[in-house]
Amino acid sequence: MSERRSGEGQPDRTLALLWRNHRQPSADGPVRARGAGRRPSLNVDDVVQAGIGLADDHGLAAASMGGLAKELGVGTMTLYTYVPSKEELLDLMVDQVLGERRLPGPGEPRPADWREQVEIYSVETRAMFQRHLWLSQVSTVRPPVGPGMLAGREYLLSVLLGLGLTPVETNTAALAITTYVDSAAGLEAESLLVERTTGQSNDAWWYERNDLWETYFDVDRHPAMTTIWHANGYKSTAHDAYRYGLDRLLDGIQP
Amino acid sequence: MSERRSGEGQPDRTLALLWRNHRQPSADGPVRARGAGRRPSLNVDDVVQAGIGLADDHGLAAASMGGLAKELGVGTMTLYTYVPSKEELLDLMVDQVLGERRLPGPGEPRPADWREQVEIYSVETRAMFQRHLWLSQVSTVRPPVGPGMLAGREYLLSVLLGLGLTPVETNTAALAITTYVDSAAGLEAESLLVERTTGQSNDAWWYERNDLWETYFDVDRHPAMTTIWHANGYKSTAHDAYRYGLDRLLDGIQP
DNA sequence: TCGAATTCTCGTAGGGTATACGACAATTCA
DNA sequence: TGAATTGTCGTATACCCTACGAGAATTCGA
Repeated sequence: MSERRSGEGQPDRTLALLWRNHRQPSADGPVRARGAGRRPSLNVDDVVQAGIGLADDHGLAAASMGGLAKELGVGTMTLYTYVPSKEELLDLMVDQVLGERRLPGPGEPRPADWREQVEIYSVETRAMFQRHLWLSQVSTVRPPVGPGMLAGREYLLSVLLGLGLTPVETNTAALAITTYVDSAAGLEAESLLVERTTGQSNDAWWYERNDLWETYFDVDRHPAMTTIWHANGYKSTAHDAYRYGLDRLLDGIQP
Repeated sequence: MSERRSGEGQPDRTLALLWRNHRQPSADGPVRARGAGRRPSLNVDDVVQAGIGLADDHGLAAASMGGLAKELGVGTMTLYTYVPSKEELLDLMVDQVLGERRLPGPGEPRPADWREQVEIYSVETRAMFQRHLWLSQVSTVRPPVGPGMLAGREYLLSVLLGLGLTPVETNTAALAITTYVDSAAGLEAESLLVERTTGQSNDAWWYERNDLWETYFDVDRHPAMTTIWHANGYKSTAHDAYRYGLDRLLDGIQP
């Protein structure tokens, strides 16, 4: 009885949109064959940029088709001439910001040390999440296969190819690093996002739950937590844990 | 001009609900003082279990207040006498399934090797995500502070306390491990969920996007990906990367 | 035995979401 | 000067959460 939905209707159209600014010169037809018909008042980039702007400023929910149309001064349904669906629009927004990361391309200068090269990936990815907190709310299991996503994969693989691992090991290591970095950066962004949208800091949130320790917490059932608490062990932050884990991971990768 | 919303209205009521089956004997009033008034036709556990069941079988969207009410044979608004809001209900559902993990408590037998003890956490957490794929759609940055969540933290800290690290290091290591394991298990579940709800396997999804390689992919811009591809390096899976990363992390923690 | 107090039930209404359909407007070309 | 083409967008449908308030059921005190 499960719903049978097609997910994305037209992969070819979505690909064409994702790569709209990277047309291969080999394409036989001219870039744009304007003929008869009413002139469009917008273009795809307008819609994508407006979506990113609204999501940045007022949250992903504000980037609804209706809100977007109001922002652009057109009717809601007008957007559907530029973008097949909300889902595809989100793909375009995500690939756009993935492509904003300043990662050295093939032939461009980069640090000699491979760990510093990984650090570039880490810093740029985290900065991207900080600029666009809504990214943390978007699933990455079927990412947009556009120029932005491919540039990220290409860069990390190019870094690890210099280590002399086998091809399979290289790919495995790249997967492990992206998973770790992207997940941690996403969690950090999500935390900030929650603080912003609820108007309540995480500290205030915990303070509100003081009753937990006074009324419900059972020391006998939680001896380890109690020990860490009394030894002042809770000083470490999520960011400490991130650095620690990434360093361990890179230690293990280094041949 | 950002919305000022309180997030959760009554932390004390939410705590009481989360710990409803773990009342401390020190509470002065009797456990339940039934007096005047109409008798309830349900209880909180009924609602929570129905929510989990619907989300398991038909996805998190099916666990709407309306759908839940239909399932239980009551009016939608009736649910609000048991649960303050949808948000709190989700907290209750999450803490319930967190508590389903079979993690040895204080004093209960466990393997001698600490890495095997971490393995228990990994296996149980991954199994939990597999049973309840919708967990991957729920944010964990402000988790339910109930018995289920606390049991998980307690277990992992108790494992690492035996290693002789400093308290801060112990907490940092525990954070790194939970972040890594929970994120990876969540991604895996999300992948399955997408396959189920779209009715399309990930392989089929990639096959649909064959045009990427034929039409848009530029070998000169992606030499590393091309190299890995020709060397057959893409055989490694997300699960390989997970094991690899976790092992490296544990290597680094071991004193 | 009969209000009063208490607690549970739930219909309605309001404000949000995405998008299928179809009528209409604008533009170019034969 | 039609015909063909393409862009615009109002309306309608089917969901979502939950504030409000009227009514039903139950117990207790007098």
